Amino acid sequence: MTRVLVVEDEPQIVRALRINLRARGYEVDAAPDGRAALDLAARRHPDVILLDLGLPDMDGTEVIRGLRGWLTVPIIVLSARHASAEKVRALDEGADDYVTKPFGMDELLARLRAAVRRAAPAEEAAVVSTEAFTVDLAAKKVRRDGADVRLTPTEWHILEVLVRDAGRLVGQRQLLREVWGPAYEKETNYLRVYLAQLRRKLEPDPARPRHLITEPGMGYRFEP
Amino acid sequence: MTRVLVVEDEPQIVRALRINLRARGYEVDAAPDGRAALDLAARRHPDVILLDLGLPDMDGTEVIRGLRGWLTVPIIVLSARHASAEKVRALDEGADDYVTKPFGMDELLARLRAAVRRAAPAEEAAVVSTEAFTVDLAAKKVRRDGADVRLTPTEWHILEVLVRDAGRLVGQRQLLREVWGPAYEKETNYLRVYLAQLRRKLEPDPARPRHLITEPGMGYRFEP
DNA sequence: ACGGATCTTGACGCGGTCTTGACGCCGCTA
DNA sequence: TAGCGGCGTCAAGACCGCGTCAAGATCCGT
Repeated sequence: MTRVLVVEDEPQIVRALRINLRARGYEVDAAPDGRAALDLAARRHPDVILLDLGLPDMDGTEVIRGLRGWLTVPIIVLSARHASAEKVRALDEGADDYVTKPFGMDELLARLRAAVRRAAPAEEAAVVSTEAFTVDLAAKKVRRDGADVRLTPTEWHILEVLVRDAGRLVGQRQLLREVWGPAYEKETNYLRVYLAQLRRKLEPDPARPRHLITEPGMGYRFEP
Repeated sequence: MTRVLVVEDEPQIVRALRINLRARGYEVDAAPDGRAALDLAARRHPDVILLDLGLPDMDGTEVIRGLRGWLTVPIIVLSARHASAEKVRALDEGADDYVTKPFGMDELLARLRAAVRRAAPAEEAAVVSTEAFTVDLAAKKVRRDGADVRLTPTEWHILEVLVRDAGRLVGQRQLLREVWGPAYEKETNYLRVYLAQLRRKLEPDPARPRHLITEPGMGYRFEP
């Protein structure tokens, strides 16, 4: 299911969007200000973000900057400002689209579909195998010795990030950002705990990992 | 250089777009109708397409359908129609964005930049090779004789700086600053220790280095 | 409201990494 | 030729990061 994060301070608009999006089968989170937006973006991992520029606590382009750099999901800006300078700034800051209020709901939904469609084709080659286990990115499943392995949401998310960049080193900072959000960049002990759990569940010999490898001082690497 | 295909039958608009795009360093092809558009799209491999919906020979959505399916480059639709049904149709047909005429040139250019940026995750394989070993900057990996070489964070950091400026001399001061920080600009003995370790791990004959070369009194140089 | 699963947090020991100092060699210069 | 500065080498101790474990906090569905 596609998850949408709505960042908007006017309750009426939030309500209208929530109803329309829910009716089309989207899952909806809502944030009334920039702080909550950054927080929810990290915790809920939306597939697309609808962002109002007129927030009470911070400037809209600031929010965009705060999201970009660690998030690549599409950002569609909603704004009452028609000034083209405003549009140019938002788009160059990293927004994917800019819709002026008042907007037509059907047009907004169409632009949202277009944005999601563009970002979607990551569902290729969704199966990565090793001698010990098999990861299916699309189905979100891991098989080992012919049986499904049960992973917690966080465990899965870490594994997903590592497998997506198979063979490449993923810095601990990057890993923490993508899984827990930018505020957790220093909590390296989280990684130690969860990598240990993943190894216990996936590696034939957890003490001597062959696929989930630690590069001391730098990060972790998934080796197919 | 980014190549733009402009599909538009009004010569004035074509001319305005061509001038503005050329001035920004884009390469411009122009097609006056749908047939020419499909032809040029195939022959010239544009990076982005600006498509007017009001073409003389075929309907705009037909052109989109004709392009999609074998082309994945961003399509930005230009149209005089403000009707939202029209926008929805174009976007669902595969267009990436929809701009209504008359449009502001700076806004159009911003949307074009956004479209190109999205489609551009072209990660160049940052791999540098020598006769003795291979350095993969992206994966943070070093291979030698078919086996991975284990480097410590500091070792890797030094090698990275040297390889990034392959063939060029890197002053010891610069090297110390980039790896240890400005406060360590005088600790040249660090370099001696670590360069020796790197040579021991990478050079066929560490006593007579062929790739990690010392320029006495000045700095170090990586020779591919 | 309850119970189980999941996430957070802290402490500890160990191994590897970094830092630091000493020594000898070489090339340059006086 | 003697002195000097820069470089390579080595080894030892300090230090840091990792794996591990377990207890508390929190979330979730029943």
